[in-house]
Amino acid sequence: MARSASLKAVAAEAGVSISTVSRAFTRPELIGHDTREQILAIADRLGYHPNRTARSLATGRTALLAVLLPDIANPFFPPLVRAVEDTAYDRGYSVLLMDTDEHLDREAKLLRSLSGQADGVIVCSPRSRTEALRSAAERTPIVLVNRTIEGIASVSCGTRDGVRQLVDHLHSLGHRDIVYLAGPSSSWSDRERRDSARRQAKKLSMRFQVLGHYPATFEGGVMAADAVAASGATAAIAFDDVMAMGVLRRLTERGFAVPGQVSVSGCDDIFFAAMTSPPLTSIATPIAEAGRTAVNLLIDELTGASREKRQVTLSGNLVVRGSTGPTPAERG
Amino acid sequence: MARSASLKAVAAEAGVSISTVSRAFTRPELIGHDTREQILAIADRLGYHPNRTARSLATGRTALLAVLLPDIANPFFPPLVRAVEDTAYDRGYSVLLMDTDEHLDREAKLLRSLSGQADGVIVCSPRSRTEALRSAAERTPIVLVNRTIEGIASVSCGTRDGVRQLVDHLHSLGHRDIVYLAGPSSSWSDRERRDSARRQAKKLSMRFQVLGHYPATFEGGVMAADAVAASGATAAIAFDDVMAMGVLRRLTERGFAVPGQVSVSGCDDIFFAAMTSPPLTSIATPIAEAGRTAVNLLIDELTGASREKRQVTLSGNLVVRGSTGPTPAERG
DNA sequence: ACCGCTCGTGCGAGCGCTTGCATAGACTTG
DNA sequence: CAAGTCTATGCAAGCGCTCGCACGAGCGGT
Repeated sequence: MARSASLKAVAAEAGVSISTVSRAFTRPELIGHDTREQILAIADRLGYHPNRTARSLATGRTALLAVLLPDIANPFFPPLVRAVEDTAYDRGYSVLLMDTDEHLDREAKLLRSLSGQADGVIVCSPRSRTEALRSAAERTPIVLVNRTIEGIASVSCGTRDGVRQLVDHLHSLGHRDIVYLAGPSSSWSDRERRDSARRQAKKLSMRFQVLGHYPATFEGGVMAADAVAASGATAAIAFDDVMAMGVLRRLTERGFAVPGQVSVSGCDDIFFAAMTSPPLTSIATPIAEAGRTAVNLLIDELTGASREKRQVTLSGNLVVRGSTGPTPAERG
Repeated sequence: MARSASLKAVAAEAGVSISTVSRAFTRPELIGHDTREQILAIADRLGYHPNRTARSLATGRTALLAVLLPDIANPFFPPLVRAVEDTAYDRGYSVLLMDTDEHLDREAKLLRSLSGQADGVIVCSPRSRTEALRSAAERTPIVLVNRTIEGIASVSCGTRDGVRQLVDHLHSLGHRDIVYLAGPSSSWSDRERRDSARRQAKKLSMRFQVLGHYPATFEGGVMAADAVAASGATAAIAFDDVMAMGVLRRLTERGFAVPGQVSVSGCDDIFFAAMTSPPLTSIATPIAEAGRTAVNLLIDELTGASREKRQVTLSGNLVVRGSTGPTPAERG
């Protein structure tokens, strides 16, 4: 592959110095109008594109943002990445994707070696050690997603409100005995959801149990379903949608009517939540907005537009679909 | 953010020239054993990490692979990207994600500006113009996924075999009247699936109709479902799983038993296919393997390990689940 | 003792771009 | 009209690294 035209080539062709050509692109206001026009025309004719690498070396900025996440195949992430990519593109950055494959050591390594590679990092890592993140943050600007650490910028999708709405919703349907199906024990989100559900249930004098922890997978949900059936509760709140889908499946399989006998709900409102049968009641996490916010926070910090380490919390809302309904008693 | 230690710093500390330090990392065999040990120790102590940008500028290679795709949020892509990322990582490359947002112009622009930015590109772009790709391929090594163009390397997930298996499967269940629900008219995969289904149906003397085109979305499937119901066929093959899920939903909603009255099947075997009710019979596209292969093809070309432009076709297999079953007559 | 080797190391010229500083001309201004 | 302002351009020093080449030391063979 032949290297493409360089500044030098364009300069030679235009009969000006390379600085002038360089400025024609990066500081147009410093250049005479005619000169600029001519240079642009020639550059275009020669198919010139600035060499990003060289520019990076000279400026010390790569125009790259890294996104660090455990597994892009987890359905929660693609919408996030999508929003990040879009926003980054609009602001002149490209996105470096780093899948840690759930390996903490690989993550730590990436985080360390990343210093020169990207201007900043968006870290979605529910698991990794606080200390590792803190020390990485000293070398590279970081924005955390769905996790907060003192002194590091972050944007989180709070589900406190959404869960409260959900419990209210169940209560209004006549439910008085509900269970929460806990996800991974190390997850911050899980704790938040559990606590919020418990609090609201207590406030409404509902019977409330926690089952689990279960893995946040379809199989985890399948396992949890049996416990739900045994619990006698009339409604189950699963840690997330994928788990809820497992619950749905297993309950249906065992002959339980959903929502006729048991109401089921999830959290995150992933793409497929609307596609289950019955469609899943869930809590819509504003994940795309989180992505956008994360990028903006990061770039603002990078460009010095804002020095403060902001911690943003977005909140999700209940999305009622067919998997929650009146209790058997209520529909009597 | 302070710049991290440079070669120069390490060299000074070790009392050797920077070339020696450089070689200690990149050409260890050229360096005296003791010198090297000492250098590595010092580098480690100083927290030295080679500056990728500078290295790129000097070598002309970025160690970056770009992945160009229409929309990462499309559930077909994440497993692909995952595999690409993994394989690339193992071979020392990072992945640049470029979401074209289905905009052809943006895609063309990215493709053009990408020359210096990445060493090679993996293009998943069912839509973009052949000419645009061909001309991009002249400047940057490219591997196409699920698309073939003469003279450009590619890896495709053929569904010909899988579709044939599917039709056989339906035939063996007693179906004699089936429909194919066509996806986007410009899609190469659609044509392949349609043709393969038609051919095999004809061979088995089944009645065969094509309905559509429909958008390859859940809503598209919902629309298609009504046509399926009206068609009188006993089995429907949807262009892809997402569409099949729409069909499933709408049929169930209208009181059709699946697979009791109508069998439904999809294609791609996305993550969620196993989670519908009934779980969806589908054709497993070896998408992860495609990702791996694409990366290997690309890197081999980059490193000169292989000069030829290979066109690999992988083939998918039928995955039978609950959404297909005997015809009413058969089970009668 | 000399030659020619190999081996480990240093030198220095880039890679393509940005940017602070210098400069030349054109244009004010008292 | 000399002195002072601008404005548009050029010069050249990097940015941190790689790599071809040169070099000196140590070695065995003659």
